[in-house]
Amino acid sequence: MARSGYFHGDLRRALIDAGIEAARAAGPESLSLRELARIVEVAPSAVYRHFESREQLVSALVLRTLGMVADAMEQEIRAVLPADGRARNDAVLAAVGTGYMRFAWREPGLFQLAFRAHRDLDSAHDIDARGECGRTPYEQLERALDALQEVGELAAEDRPGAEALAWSAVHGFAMLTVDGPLRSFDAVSRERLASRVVEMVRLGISPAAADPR
Amino acid sequence: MARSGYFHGDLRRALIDAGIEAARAAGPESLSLRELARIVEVAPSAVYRHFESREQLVSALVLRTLGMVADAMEQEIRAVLPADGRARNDAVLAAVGTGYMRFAWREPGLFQLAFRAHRDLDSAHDIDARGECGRTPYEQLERALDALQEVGELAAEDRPGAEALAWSAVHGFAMLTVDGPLRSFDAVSRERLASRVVEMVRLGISPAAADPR
DNA sequence: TGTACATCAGTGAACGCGCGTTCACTGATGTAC
DNA sequence: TGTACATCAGTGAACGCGCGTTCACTGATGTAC
Repeated sequence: MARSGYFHGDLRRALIDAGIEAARAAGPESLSLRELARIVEVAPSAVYRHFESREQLVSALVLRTLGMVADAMEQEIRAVLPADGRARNDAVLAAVGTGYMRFAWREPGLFQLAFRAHRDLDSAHDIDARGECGRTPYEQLERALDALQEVGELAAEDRPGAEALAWSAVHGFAMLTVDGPLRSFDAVSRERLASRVVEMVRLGISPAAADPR
Repeated sequence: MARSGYFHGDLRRALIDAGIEAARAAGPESLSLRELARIVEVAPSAVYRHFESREQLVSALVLRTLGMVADAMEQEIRAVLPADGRARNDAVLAAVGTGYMRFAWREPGLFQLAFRAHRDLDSAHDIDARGECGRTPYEQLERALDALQEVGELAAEDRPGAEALAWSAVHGFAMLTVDGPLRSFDAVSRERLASRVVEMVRLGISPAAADPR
């Protein structure tokens, strides 16, 4: 932000900061190259010194946002008390899901930026989609399931697909409550249902263990 | 489509048909009032004889699409063999979810039209969002859960929230696989995982029954 | 220590585009007499 | 059966808008000598 007259200093970073702020306030639809240039008080054409196109700018924003999601999960995991082995692994998996959903509620605009219209971007496993914790959201989920498996709470045969099941339930509830048809839920019932969602995931990923008929 | 020179005949219906076709081909982002007018070969201003604004046109399209989703579910339910009581109720619930997901894969553009950006429209329970079967997608889900409850397979205390749980899992998997980060799944693994999703729902809506620890 | 120069981040004007919406109009239709 | 007239679905030109992108430019910076 320390602009010395003609030169900006760190325009790339400033544009990304402005983009995050804009998406936070009004969602990803509102992201226009010209508006961000206006916010940063720079000519629209200056943007092209740092990004090839509008699309590249948005990609950078998506990556940054995914990192923020990973960090939110990390923080939720840290809040899990270091209890004894088995219960702890369940709690960590729950924290991963809860962190995801709470991020969606706290930052609806950014959540939509991160996960809506991935069409252009193949970023789910992209190297730069990491937060300060050094991981992507998907890796957080993988690690939680790894831990469950190592302790023998998740059978090896149930592991393939477990990521997709867990992600689906949590993502669906987040989407429906953030700006979908279930958005009228208040915070309390949202939290209550969210814990049933993670419970459902826990049961669903190892069906044989839970339901031996 | 039977245009008699100056007058169109049924412009309102023609615009909706064109809108469905356009959303089917290119998703809801591509829906512009001018483009639909172009397709129907009518001046843009003529649209205002039938819709107050672009937004109203889109709302009409969303309602029609929700009806199509309900019909797709209905068809899936009809395909369930009339087996004996208990198993049948499970199969109907599964059919509701499967119908939803298969619609998403068959008509990705329409699926997104139906469920993305509900911000403006409060249509989840809207009276016109019914298909030829006379029901909304949400009502289909409610009926399946009603049936389960009547037979005693779903405890009354577990019922509140069951809709949200089921919808979340199925909606999340649909979203992630249609145009989200899991869109690279092929049709076979998609189907296989979809059946694990409905299984997860079945376990998740009555956790006490499934997991008596 | 001072000067010439290459570098390159930022400027500003212009491009063409498609959009939603408005308004005074036109011309088929069907009804009243 | 024919004519006058109200109705109202469609026209076409125009509005202002904001967008992404281009291009020749300008002017600070830092390095080489």
